[in-house]
Amino acid sequence: MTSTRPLRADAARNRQLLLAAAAEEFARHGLDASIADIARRAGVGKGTVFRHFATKDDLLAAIVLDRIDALNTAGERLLHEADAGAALLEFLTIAARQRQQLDLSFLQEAGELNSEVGKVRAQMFHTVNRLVDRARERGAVRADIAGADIILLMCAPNYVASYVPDASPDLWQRYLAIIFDGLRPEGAHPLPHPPPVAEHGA
Amino acid sequence: MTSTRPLRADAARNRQLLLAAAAEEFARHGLDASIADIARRAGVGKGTVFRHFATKDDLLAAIVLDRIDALNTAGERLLHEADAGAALLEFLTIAARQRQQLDLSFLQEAGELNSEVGKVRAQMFHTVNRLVDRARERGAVRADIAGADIILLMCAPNYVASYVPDASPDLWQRYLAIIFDGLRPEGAHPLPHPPPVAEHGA
Amino acid sequence: MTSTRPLRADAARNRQLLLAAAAEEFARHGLDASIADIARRAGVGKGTVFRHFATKDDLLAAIVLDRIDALNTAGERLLHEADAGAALLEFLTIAARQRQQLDLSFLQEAGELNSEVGKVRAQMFHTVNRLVDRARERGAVRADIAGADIILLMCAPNYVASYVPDASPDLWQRYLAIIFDGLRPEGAHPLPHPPPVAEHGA
Amino acid sequence: MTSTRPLRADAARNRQLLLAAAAEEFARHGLDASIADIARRAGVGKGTVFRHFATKDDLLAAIVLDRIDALNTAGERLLHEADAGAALLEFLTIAARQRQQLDLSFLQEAGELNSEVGKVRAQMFHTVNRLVDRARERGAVRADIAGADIILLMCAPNYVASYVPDASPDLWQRYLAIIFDGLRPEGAHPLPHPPPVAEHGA
DNA sequence: AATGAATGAGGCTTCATTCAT
DNA sequence: CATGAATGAAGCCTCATTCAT
Repeated sequence: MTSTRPLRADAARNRQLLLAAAAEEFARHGLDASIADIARRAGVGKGTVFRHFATKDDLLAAIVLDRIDALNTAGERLLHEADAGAALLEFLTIAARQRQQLDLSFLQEAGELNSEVGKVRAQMFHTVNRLVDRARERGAVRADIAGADIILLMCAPNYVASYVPDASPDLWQRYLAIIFDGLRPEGAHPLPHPPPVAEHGA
Repeated sequence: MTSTRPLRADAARNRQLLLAAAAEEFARHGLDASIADIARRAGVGKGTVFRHFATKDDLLAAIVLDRIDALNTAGERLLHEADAGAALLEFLTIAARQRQQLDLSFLQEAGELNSEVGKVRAQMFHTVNRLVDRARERGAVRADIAGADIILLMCAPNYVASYVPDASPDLWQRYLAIIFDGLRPEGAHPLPHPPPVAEHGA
Repeated sequence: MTSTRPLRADAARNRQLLLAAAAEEFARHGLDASIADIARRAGVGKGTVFRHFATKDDLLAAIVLDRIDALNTAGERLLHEADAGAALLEFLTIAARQRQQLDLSFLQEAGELNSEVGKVRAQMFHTVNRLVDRARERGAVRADIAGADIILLMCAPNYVASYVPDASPDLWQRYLAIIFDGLRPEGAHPLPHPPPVAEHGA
Repeated sequence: MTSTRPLRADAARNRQLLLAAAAEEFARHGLDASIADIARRAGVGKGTVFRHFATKDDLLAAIVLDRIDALNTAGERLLHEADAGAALLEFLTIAARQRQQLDLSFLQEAGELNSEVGKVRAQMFHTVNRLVDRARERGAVRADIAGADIILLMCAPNYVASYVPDASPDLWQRYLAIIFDGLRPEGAHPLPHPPPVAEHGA
């Protein structure tokens, strides 16, 4: 992402190993994942972690950046889909499938991480807002839904499914469907609370 | 925990202070809350914490036990309400309001905790199942919803709201309403995945 | 020094053990002395070091504070001696003897340490200035010597002697005598550089 | 070190760059100077440092060797000066000026370094002894001064001056003058301790 | 019964040194 | 030869838990 110069072959390989290992460990243990475990899982020495990511937070930031970037790309593409409602559902599906691989819900605690992350996150907010606007205009979702609601609800299916110890890896699909049904205009009841205003986590 | 003999008056008071302090600290810092902080907040020495709760996990278990017990009591009462749909919604509202005070979502990581906890949790499952069965029979919720779904979705509103940094303390109401709308028969679309089978966390 | 409440007997003992051990280790290895070694030498666990001194720097500050305090006490007393020249020499002798036990020359690198330390150091500067003023007025030292010179030269005898591997522990006396002879008016040649102005290390 | 064969041109240049960079870094940070910083300052890779100097200590030894060699050269020359007292003072001035550029006082901690260093150091001792002998014979310094005293006192002016944070770079001149006055016969008082016998550091 | 001192495992990070490229 | 990636020992510090007072 920072694109200084092409990494040496082995270094590039280790970087990928590290990102994968870190994703896995963070997913399992949240922010408490230990550098030692990440290094072990990646099959490298502890010091190598720090060569690639100066700090534990930097490592986390790199992972998050990748994920949000991918979402942004997908979101931009879906803006050009004909069926706005299907596009929004597709976006949520992609987000959930990604999150299935790495639950970043713990990021809530993580404050700002990184200005780079802040930037892509802002981009994502913008994209989601546009996806929601389109869907609302076509009547694909209820009128009282805001973009911020979608961003918040985006993580819920995985969260819910994660409480089941040995669940099917696709269980989140069930809860995404339920929640999406709640977003449709058909059986909508008035909402007792306005949407939140602005900033929030990943 | 196993209720051997009635505690001395001051000991009982300390126990309550500790539970309250621990709840607050766990809510703020998740599993990383430190025993030292809990002791300080309760106004007792660190040693006293361990006199009452042999282990940090035991302390956590005691808190969870309290919460689930309260839910069970509320659930039993609601089983006798006339409007089964309203009863279910009320139950979810109570659960969310409680969780608003102490977010236990981190418990996911906490494994089994305690056999005592397992017991009351099983009770709660049973109660919720009955609440859901009644609501389904009256057509207050869609036919393809299981008790397990409700238990899982129970935590979602708080989880979702918690992502907003300085949110209104009642923001969860918005998301509970949306999710509950998704549970209604009116706009239900078929679900792409069956409900989970059995065990799961708090 | 901070006098919060009387320490428990064993804690007080450990504090003293730690100060002594730390002094020894700092003397041997400078700022690079390791907490582990200090703990080992004191016969306590590593954690105990941090219970007494929240930080390595705090430990250092505590030691330095003790030393400077002792010098201040001695200095105040010597201000009332009849022979001002002898009083100054005596002060330097006390300082050197103390430093013989713990070379703090590495403190130069140590920046500010602590506001407490800053305070007693300022006191010491004041006291030394008065000692020097008196000596100068009586003609016991040359006219072109400032208080700051004495403070700087104070550490030189030990420093010089420290370069001799297995020296007599009193070797510093030789160099203190030589340097003090250089401070006398008798064979004084004009100095090629004015005294420094203000702040400096311990 | 052992001068096997003439270095290739670029290798020789790197060696000089490294020595200069290392001198600067050691001067700033003492023994804690990092190889990475030295390499960066020299504009070479870390590996190159180790190609030239097998070990951090070897690098240090090479620097020290250079310095002592320079002193030896100057000393030999000064042996032929007419005014033996002025020659000794000049030697101390040269030594102090050199040390002003690179404070090696931390070398005290550095143990033996190297047999090569031992050799040139022994040479220096010899030279200094002869300089002192001449000065003593002419009555330029007091009778009770030994060569070893001069070697020890040689470092004192810089050491003393180094305690002043933002001092004039020539402050050492002041303290060299004072100390040298202490070496003169004019106001000499009997010394309370004999000179040390033999070996000592750089 | 309560306290808080002591402990030591474990976490993050730095850095001299080795080695593949 | 030069480079910089990899390594792992070692350093500081935190904290759950034990135990003397």
